[in-house]
Amino acid sequence: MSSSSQVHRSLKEKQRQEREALILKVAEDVFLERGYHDTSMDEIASRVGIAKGTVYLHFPGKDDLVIAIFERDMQEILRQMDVSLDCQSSPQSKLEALLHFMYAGLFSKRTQLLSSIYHSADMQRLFAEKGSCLRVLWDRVAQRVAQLLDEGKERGDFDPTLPTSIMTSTFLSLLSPKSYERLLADGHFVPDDIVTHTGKIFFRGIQA
Amino acid sequence: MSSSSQVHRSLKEKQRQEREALILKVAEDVFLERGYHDTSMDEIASRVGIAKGTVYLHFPGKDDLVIAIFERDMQEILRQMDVSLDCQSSPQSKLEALLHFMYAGLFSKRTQLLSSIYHSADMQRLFAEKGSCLRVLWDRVAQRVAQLLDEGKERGDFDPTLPTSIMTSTFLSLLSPKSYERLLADGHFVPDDIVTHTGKIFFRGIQA
Amino acid sequence: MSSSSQVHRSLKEKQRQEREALILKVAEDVFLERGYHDTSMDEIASRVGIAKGTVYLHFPGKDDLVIAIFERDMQEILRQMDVSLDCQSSPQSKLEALLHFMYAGLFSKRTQLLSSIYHSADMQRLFAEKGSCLRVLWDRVAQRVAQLLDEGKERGDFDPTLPTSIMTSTFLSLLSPKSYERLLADGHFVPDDIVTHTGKIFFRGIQA
Amino acid sequence: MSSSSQVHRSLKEKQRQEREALILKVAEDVFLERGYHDTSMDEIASRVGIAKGTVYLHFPGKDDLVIAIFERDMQEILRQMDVSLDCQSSPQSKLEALLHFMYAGLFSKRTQLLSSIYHSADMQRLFAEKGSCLRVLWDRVAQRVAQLLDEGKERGDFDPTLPTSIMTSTFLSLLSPKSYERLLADGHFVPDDIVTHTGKIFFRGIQA
DNA sequence: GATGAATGAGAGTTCATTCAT
DNA sequence: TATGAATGAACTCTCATTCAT
Repeated sequence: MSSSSQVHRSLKEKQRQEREALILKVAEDVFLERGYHDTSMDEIASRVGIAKGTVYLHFPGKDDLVIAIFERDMQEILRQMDVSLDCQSSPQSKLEALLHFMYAGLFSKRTQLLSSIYHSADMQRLFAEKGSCLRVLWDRVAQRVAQLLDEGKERGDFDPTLPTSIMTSTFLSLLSPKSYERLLADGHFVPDDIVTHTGKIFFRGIQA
Repeated sequence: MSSSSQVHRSLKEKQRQEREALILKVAEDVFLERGYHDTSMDEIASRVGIAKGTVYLHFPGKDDLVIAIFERDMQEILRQMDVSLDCQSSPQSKLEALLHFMYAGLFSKRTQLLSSIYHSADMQRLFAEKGSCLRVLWDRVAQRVAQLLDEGKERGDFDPTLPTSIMTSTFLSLLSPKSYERLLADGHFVPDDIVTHTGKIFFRGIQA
Repeated sequence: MSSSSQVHRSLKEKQRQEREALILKVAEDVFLERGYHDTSMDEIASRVGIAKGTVYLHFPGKDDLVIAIFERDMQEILRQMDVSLDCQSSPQSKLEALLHFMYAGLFSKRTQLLSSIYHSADMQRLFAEKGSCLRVLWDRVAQRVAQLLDEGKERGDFDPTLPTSIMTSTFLSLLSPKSYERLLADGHFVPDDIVTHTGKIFFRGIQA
Repeated sequence: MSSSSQVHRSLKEKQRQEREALILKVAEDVFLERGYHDTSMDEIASRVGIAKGTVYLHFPGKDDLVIAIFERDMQEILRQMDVSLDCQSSPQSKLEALLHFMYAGLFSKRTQLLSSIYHSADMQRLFAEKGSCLRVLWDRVAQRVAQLLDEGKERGDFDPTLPTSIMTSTFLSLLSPKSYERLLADGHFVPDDIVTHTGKIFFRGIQA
């Protein structure tokens, strides 16, 4: 009986997490389509197929939804960076892999939201108040990029006269989602082409 | 009397335009501080020192304020590009001048707003509905950059194997306001340094 | 087996009533602390240590909780009046005993809730709809007080020219919980003092 | 022109104050009928004949409406006390006048609201947060009553062995609106009778 | 019987926009 | 022309109540 109840518990818990993930996914979509302010909790709930109040059982407010999305995505990026670190040998190939993951891979849609959140002025205030951990996550991402760049410098791959912080920052803003979208819309390129070319510019730009 | 009335007219008209410019300037400031949605028409009006209704005599809605700001800034950029075209000789130095104008010069604050507007999802819808002319302006900017890049290619300065559209898009997203701000906040750099280094990466990246 | 099941039944029933009493007691506390509207069913349930739904197995709604509390307290008052009737000899000493019971005794906290419920406008509607029996109980209390006053009149203790109904009503509103609390907070008096003095004013006021 | 504009101003201001008073009056009515929590801002607004938003131009929130009502009524009571002080000679007749004003006069309906507000547990918290000035006003009322009672004591009218604070508190809770209503509903008395009789009990109770 | 996740009506509040003055 | 009081749609969030497990 104890075992059965435990199974039951974990089933409930699993369903709960699945739903929570579903809410996040839907919220992400709607935020991307309509923007944060033009998205109502009603819209999110009805798209998920649940009642408005149910969303509040998972997230205490609209703010927290964005923050949760941001956090989840950052974690995913960090995870992916670990994967890249293992699969690739040189710092450059690791960074290239990251670039593809974020802009050409399955993550590209999320990158858009991340970027639009990260750039809008109103979200900044929100993060200042509630998203203390996000800063940490973001810094961790930036740090890993910086580490890779430093490694590359030491190996003599990258130009040691360029400040690492500026290289990092340039890397992280290499592709703005909008320009990217525009290029895709033109129809001359597939995602991988764009990322490859952009990466080429960057790595030639920083090479020793 | 006809002359007097005409003078009167033109005086009124001048005052009107001055006020319109003032509203735009103030709106720009507040949008940057608070973000679009967290800025109320009341706040803008009271900062300008006029009544809320008066703002509506100049701009039909809050949306149109953003669009007008965007448009004004784009015109300014286009004007500045013409200046650069005249003052500088090589395509690269022209593009460098543009980079400095937008990120290190007086225009850098506006660039921030432009960028945050351009990236946020809710503004996209707005532009789709109302800002048909903005697309044209933006395309004109992109075209001039592309022209300069093509010129550079023809002169043998830039790598002809890189697609111009990708070079253009990379150029236009070189500096995201947030990374830029972050770098400045660190205190290791002055604006000019950042832009110079970033430009260096870009131009080495695209050189023949 | 019939006997065993009966025992089982009555045990269950006893537990049920104990829990019902516990719910009432907790609800009373919370209503006093937070007020009716600022108290959620969740709070009550979690303070009792049961699930929200379980409260609804005992009381059909939040309203009914208040009514049940009111009813229970009225019954308690009626019971106490019977006790007073037996223990004391003169009508005055009986009324004095009642006064102490309600304001200085263990019942004083309940008197507060009773009073705040009785006076608030929203509870009136509730009573009008659901609490038909409460009127009866309240009237019975008032009647007994009136009886004691009439007895006193007949004995020549109380002024026969004062209408009994007005004496009754004055007696019942002698101490409002707030004034009472205020006096206690001042620190000059203990509950018994306050009640004694107030009683003195009343009984001198009505004496023949 | 200055004069005309001034007149215009004062007209506007007068209209504004009239409307504000109307809102207060209507809110008072509705709060009395439905209670604070069961009254919606919509209901108040629509009864006044204005839009919901307009109410917020006069009062920053629902809370503030109650507080404003309370404050207004307290001021009115204080004003009336001054009138009584002038018109009547003895402390007792002054207190009697006050009693009639609050329970038998035009103010009796307001006394009900005042009382129901004053006694409900949720309003207490509200006052603790926002209504700091109300405490002051209430204390001033209590003080004046206490003064009159002290005067009476000095003149040898009232019993000097009774603590003034208890006499004050008894005076202020002499008539609870509910008992009062009940007595009226019975149909045996007119308001003046009730107040007269109740006063009689009180003053005989405290006489020297 | 007991649970607590799900519901959804309804609350207070904001603010872009209008229009009588 | 300039004003700012008035509007009311739309928002986020709460919580009494229900019901499948």
